[in-house]
Order: sequence, then C-alpha cells, then structure tokens
Amino acid sequence: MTGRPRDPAVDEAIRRAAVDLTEQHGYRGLSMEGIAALSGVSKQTVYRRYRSKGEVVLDALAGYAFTHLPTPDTGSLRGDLTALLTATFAGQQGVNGTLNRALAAEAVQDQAFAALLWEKLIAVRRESVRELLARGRARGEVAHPDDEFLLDLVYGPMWYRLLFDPAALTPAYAAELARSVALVAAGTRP
Amino acid sequence: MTGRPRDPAVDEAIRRAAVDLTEQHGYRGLSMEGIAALSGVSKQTVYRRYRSKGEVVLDALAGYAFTHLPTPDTGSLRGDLTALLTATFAGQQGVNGTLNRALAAEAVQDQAFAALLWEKLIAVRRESVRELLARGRARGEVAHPDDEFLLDLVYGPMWYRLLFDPAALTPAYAAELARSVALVAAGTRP
Amino acid sequence: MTGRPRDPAVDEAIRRAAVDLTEQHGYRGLSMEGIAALSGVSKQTVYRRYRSKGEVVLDALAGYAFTHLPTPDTGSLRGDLTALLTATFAGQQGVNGTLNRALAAEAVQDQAFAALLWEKLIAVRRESVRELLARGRARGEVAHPDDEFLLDLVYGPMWYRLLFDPAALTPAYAAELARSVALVAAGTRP
Amino acid sequence: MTGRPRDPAVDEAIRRAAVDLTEQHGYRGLSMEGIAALSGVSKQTVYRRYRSKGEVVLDALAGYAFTHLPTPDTGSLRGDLTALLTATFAGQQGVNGTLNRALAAEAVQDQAFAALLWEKLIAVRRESVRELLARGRARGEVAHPDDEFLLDLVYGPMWYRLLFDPAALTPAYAAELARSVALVAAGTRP
DNA sequence: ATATAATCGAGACGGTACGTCCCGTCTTGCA
DNA sequence: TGCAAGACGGGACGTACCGTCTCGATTATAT
Repeated sequence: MTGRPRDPAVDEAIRRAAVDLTEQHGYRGLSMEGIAALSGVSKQTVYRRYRSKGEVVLDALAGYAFTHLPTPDTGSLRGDLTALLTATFAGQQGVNGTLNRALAAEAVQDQAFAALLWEKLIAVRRESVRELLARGRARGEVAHPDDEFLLDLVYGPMWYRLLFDPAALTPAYAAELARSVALVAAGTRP
Repeated sequence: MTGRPRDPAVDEAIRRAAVDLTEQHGYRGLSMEGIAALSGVSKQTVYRRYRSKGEVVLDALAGYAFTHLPTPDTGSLRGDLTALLTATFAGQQGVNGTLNRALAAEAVQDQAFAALLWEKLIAVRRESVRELLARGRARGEVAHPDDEFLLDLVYGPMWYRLLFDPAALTPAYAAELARSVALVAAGTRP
Repeated sequence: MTGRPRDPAVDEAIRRAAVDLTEQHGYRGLSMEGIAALSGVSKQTVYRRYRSKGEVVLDALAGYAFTHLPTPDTGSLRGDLTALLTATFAGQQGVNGTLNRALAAEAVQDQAFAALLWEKLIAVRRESVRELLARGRARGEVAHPDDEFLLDLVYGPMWYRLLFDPAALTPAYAAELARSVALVAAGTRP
Repeated sequence: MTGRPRDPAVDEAIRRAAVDLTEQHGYRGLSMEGIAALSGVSKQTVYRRYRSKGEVVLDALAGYAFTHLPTPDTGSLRGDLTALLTATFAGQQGVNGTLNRALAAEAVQDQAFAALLWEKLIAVRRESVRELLARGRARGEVAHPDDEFLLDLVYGPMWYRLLFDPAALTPAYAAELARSVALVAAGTRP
C-alpha cells in the first residue's frame, strides 16, 4: 500500500532544472520534456508531481523568496511602502522577474492556474501590504475604506511595468509609487 | 520588382479566423495551422504576413477599436478619466478581453513582441490619456510633473486585474481609479 | 535502460500501409505522412524506424519473397538459370515490380540508400545465382573465372528492362538470357 | 499572333542552372524553384519550356554528348564494341553519370517521361550499337537473330552498374562485356 | 504609328509533405 | 510504489516546392 517513498532529491532536481532552463532559454524554451531530460528524471516522474511546467515554476518560486519580505516599521505608511516596494522591485530583476512574468503568462490563459498563483504568490504579497495598511490605519494615516483597491494601486503599476518594461522598476519608482498610494490612502471616498 | 499584389480579402480572412477561433477555443486553442485552415488560406500565406499567432491577433485588435476611444471634455480631469476608463473597461469584456490578455501573455515571453504591442496598442491608449492630462494641466488641475508615472497609475491596475481577475473591471472601479489618479495628479512631487 | 518495447503490430501496419498506398497511388503518391495516416500511427513512430519511404518499402520487400527463391537442381546450369529467372521475372510483375523500380529510383539518387538496397536485396539475389554457378562449376560447365561479371550479365538486362520496359520480362526472355549466360560461362577468358 | 520571341539566352541559362545545381546538390536537391532562382528567371518562364525538372535535365543532356559517339570500324564486332563501350563508360563518370541516373529515376516513376527518355537518349545509343551489329552481320560474325536482345546484353550491365556502382565501369569491364556479347552474337538460337 | 500578342521579372496564392518538437499516456523491468 | 527508459497517438511547428495566377514592363510583328 505504501510502496517506495518519493525521493526528495528528485523534487529538488526538477525545480532546479526548470529554473536553469528558463534562465537560459526563456519560459518559451521550457518544456516538461526538457525538465525531465536536464534533471535526469523520467517524464513520468515529473508528471507525478506537477501537471504543467507552470506548476513546476510556481513551486520553485514559492519556495524561494517573497514569502519572507521585510515589513519594517518606519513610523509612516509612506516609509513602510517605500521600503517594501524597493525590496520587491529589486527582487524582480534577473531570473526572478522572468519567472514571475512566466507565471503571469500561464495564469492569463488558465483560470485554474490563475487561482493557484493568486493563492500561492499574489495573495501572500498582498497580505504583506495589508499589514502595512492596518498599521497606517491605526496611526490615522489611512482614511480610504477599501484596502483591496489600495492594494491594486500598489501592485498594478508593478505588474504593468513588469510586463512591458521591467527595467523601469527602480528605487525612485518605488518611492514615487509609495508617495502616491499614501496620498490616496489618506483621502476618503467621497 | 512589382509581382502580384497581396489580396486584401486574404488579410481580412486571416484576422477574422484568428478572432473567431480565439472566441471559440481560447487563445490556447489558437494556432497558425488553425488560422490557415479556417480562413481557407495556405500556411505560407499566413506566415508571409505574420510571424506568430500573436502578431495576427495584435493586428486584428489594432484595427478594431481603441484607436478611436472617446475623449469627451467633461470639464474636469476626474470626469474625463471616468468616462474614458469606463468605456475602456467595458471594451475589455468578452472576446476583446480574451485577446488583450493573450497579447499580454505573449509579450511577457517575448521582448520583441512586447515592443510591437507597446507601439501598436499600448502607446495609442497612453496617448489618449496624455491628452486628458494636457487638458487638465491647462485647467490647472495637474501639478504632478511626470505624465508617464500618472499613465502607469491609470493603466497599471487595469492590466493587473485584466491578468488575474477581469471581472473586477466595473464602472465603479473605473470611477474610483479616476478619482485616485486625479488626486495624485493634483499633488506636486515633494 | 529497457523502456517500453516496440510493438511488432506497428511494424507490420507501417509496412502494410506502404505497400497498399504504393499499389493504389504509385510510389510517387507514397509519403511518410500517408503511411502514418493509413497505418493509424504517428509520424514520429514511423520516423523512429525508418528515415525515408524508401527504407519502409525496402524493409517491406525484403521480408516478402526473393529471400527464399527456388534454386532447383535441374542438372544443368542453363536449366537452373531458366528456372530461377522465370520465377524472378514473374515476381517482378504487379506491385512487386512497382516497388522494385521505386527502390531503384531511390538508390539512383542516394548513395547510402543504394548500399542499403544492395545489402538487403540485391546481394541476396546474387547469392542465389552464385550457388547455381558453383554447382555448374562442379559439373564442369563453368570455365569463366569471374563470377561477379557473370552475375552482372544475369541481372543487368533484368534491371535495364525493369527500368524502361517491365513488360518485356517474359519467360521467353528468361530462357534466352539463361542460354546466353550459360554460353558465356562455358567459355574461358582469353 | 506572333508576339515577343523567346530569348535563347534564357534557354541556355535554365539548362546551365539545372546542371550546376545537380552537380552541387544532387538530383534530390534540384527543383524547378531552384532552377528559376539560380538562372535569374521567373518560374513561369521555366514552366513555359519544361513541365518538370526531368525534362530540363533531359534537354540539357540530349544537347551534350552521346549523340555523336564514335563507331569506328576496327574490323571485328568485338573490337567495335570494345571501342564504343570504353568511350561510353568513360562518358558516364562525373556529372554525366549523375544526370543519367537522375533521368532513370524519373523514368521509373513516370511512364510518359520514360517514353521521352527512350526516344531522346536510349534509342539513340541503341541505334549506334545496332549499326555495329549490322556491320558484324555482314562480316558473318553475327548468327543470333535477335538484335534487341543483344542490345539488352550490351546496355543491361551498364545500367545495372550505373545504378549501384558506377565506379565499376572500367575499360576492362568494357572489354570483357564486348567479348561476351560477341560470343553470344556468334551463336545461333537453338 | 499603333495595336496585338507573346515573353519576361516578380511574387502572391492554395496546397501537400517535410522532418522536428512537445504533449500526456502507456508499458517494461529494476529497486 | 517509485523510478529510468522509451514507445506511442496526436498536434502544431516553420519550411520547401509544387504548379497556377496576376501584375507591370518589354519587344516583336501586323496592321
């Protein structure tokens, strides 16, 4: 009934191969076939764990960073946001950016995967900011009643630029975005 | 030097087939092969015009709407933005939304295509809003010096939701977004 | 190291389809695509076994007849040759003739394939006649020292007519050819 | 009624291109498309003159050699045949051999082309040998009643080796073949 | 001199096959 | 049961030629 247990080294090899291949040939050039070949694993073994290359990448990325982003208390919402966004933007350069965009591509065409992505990655990031907003609200800096909208204002421009011009995600951009969000948060809904 | 001229009816048939197939089977189910088959055209003929299904869809979409979006003068930046965004969001439902998301997916994985998309579609939309901002600036409603940032604030949340949750793009969302952008525009960069 | 073994039924289906298609549409109308389609097999599976339609046909033909042609001992070289050539010529009518000519056409344009054809088919047939010659030599009927030349004399005219006028390969032609070869074999090289 | 006359330079360019391409890439690599491209002529212009690449090559070859092969009177059939075959075999090396084999490949799969080839090339060569036989018959060297069969005996082995092993067509081979044919020609049909 | 008519280059067009890649599933034998 | 190996049906890829077609520009003869 129990049989031979799954080899954890195999899990690691698969994720590793997926990341490496994406780095070298882009997400376009990534395939289940290629992952199996590079990791020295049979296709069956890959399919036993993941249903698509998207899931592999998502798993690889979820175990990486972003889960433990800094949410330092700088004393002001604007300061907190600036710190968080600067760190987040920095984390979107290089392979991480490529992988993130790849996941977006996948989500856009697959409702089920979108839900998975939201839960595993997007929601986690939103939660971080939600904490900042709560803290700001306690301080009296946040009058705007709709957290969800404010979160969109934070992450919308990031994804927009991540899609079309990742290099634009500079510390200066982070600062300006933080300032704007803080401004909107301070206002009330009319 | 001259040669037989390209048949415009063929152009039309190709774009038509691409849109129809996407509508029926999703962008996933769209293929150069399928486009050729449905339009009654040889593959070669499709490849003569477009290098990928993404380019077909982009061309089909670029010739559609959005190029002549309404930019009515309501007397205030907030009003103008509300009108434009409401119309834009409405245009993102149904096939148009699917096609737009497909283009995003494509751009995300292909830098060259991203540039093409920006030029043919994104830039055009940004231009519309830039006009609104100029008008607002003339009225004294815009103190923020960076148009580009304000444009990101307008379109960022739209793409964010377009990627992960298209249904959220309601008229109410448009109104709230317009209000926030107008608020930020009114402020100066410190 | 092992992997799933190849299905022998697939081998059979492929060869079968190749022969059937050639019979119906000629070798011109035969294609790897068509073979795959008719045999209900994927193209990949065909290509896994054969590199060209020529190889398929060759394999189909090699497994057929000719490998075990009759070499009855009639008591004389001339009689033996007559029997063998009559049977061989008879086997060259219908599909077999078409397939044989097709192989010739292929060999003519591809040195590597020519070598393969020689090894799998031509050499086998030559071996049959070589046995006849050896028998004749034992009987004192063969004085000519060069077996290879005599073999060319036997099969040369057959291929010549097979190429340009297959209908000429009658029993009478076989008898006359046998007589001539026996005559040359009896003489010595001066 | 008359219109613009065909440019003879174009004819020449087409044949030239066909021969060059076959020499470089083999008959396999020859195509109507390629001929047009290399000769700097439109496809239409090629098709106006020839229906297939086979016809181009045939025309190119027919205008070359073989039409005026030497038929010197050496005083004996065996001598005459040796001279003719030695010259013929020599002419089958290099490009000429390739082109000849190409024509055979074409003929084998196209009855109409086979007839054309026979008429334009094969029959001419047979006629040369027929003259030799007539001369021998006058001298009393030929008792065999069937010229056609003797011709097959002459050219059969040549084509056989041309197909499978062109290098075998040496002067020694020519001499041995001439000797054998002369021997058979001297005998009577029983 | 001016139709008339065929030739020529360029290149679009519907079509067929090519040979390759990857999909997701399966079968085998070993651990 | 996990796992490497690899066969399998399926579908799309992008390319090469096929033979036909439509252009505009020439070059002849026949009015």
